[in-house]
Amino acid sequence: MISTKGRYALRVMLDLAEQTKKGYVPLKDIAERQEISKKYLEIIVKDLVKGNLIKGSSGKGGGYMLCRKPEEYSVGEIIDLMENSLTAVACLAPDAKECPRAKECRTLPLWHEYDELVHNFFYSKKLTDLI
Amino acid sequence: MISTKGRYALRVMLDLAEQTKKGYVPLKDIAERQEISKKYLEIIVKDLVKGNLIKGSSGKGGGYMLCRKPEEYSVGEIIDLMENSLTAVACLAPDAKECPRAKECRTLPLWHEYDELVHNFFYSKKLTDLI
DNA sequence: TAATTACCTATTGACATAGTAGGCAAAAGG
DNA sequence: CCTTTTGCCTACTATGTCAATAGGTAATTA
Repeated sequence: MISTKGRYALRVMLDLAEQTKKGYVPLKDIAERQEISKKYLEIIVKDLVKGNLIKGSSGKGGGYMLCRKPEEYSVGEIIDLMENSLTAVACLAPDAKECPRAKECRTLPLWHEYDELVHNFFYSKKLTDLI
Repeated sequence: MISTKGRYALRVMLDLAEQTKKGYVPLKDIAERQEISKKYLEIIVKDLVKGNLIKGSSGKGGGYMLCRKPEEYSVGEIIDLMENSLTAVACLAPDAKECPRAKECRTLPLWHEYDELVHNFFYSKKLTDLI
């Protein structure tokens, strides 16, 4: 399941994409438009900044801004960043230790196929496809 | 993410599908073959029985057995049962209260599309496709 | 009646989720 | 310089889920 962090992050990115001409957008405004607690959004934008998807500027006239053009973002990279990978099963997670049953496992190919399907779906969707 | 419950359940079903001529299969044997704690499997098979996917028989010579022919099971119904729906986001869960932002939400159509993709993928896969 | 099996309830530790609280740091406007 | 506005940082917490474990009762057969 995709958590609120992933979903909210996507909404923040969409909000910023729509305000793209206005320079830095204060988080307060985003929080009000999106009806999400500003405090909680702080956590989310922090991750987005750390992941180089957006940049922030302090002080009066500050706020957040996209780093690239909206059409250059895929939904996949946003979700991936927030969820720490959107892998379907623990066996396929980046940090997973190799399963001794992998060779004989009847279900592993299914998870692989599923993983690829999901990955392709989200990475082929651009931010601008949602506006 | 699909939990161990869902993954183990699928492996139990596959195990039963392969032993289909042997009548009732004791959980002890499944646990040994699959290298999963029998105690934990008890929880899983209980759900499978309750969901009418398998049936159990007590006493000597007892165990578990599929209710239908292996080719008549979709992977989707197994996962769905164990995960209490494999919905992508809370907004689309069966028990979710209606979101006041649904009409204007830019992301909802994406989740719908994703949900359908996943649903179709798992429901089109039959148990026998994995053997 | 003994062995074998399923079936039932309760408990646990670890971790993740979804936030909240309070303050410090930076930048701009007057 | 000082105040306001903003981002940024650390810490805390309540709730819930996951992945099991433990210990027993009930049913069935040889």
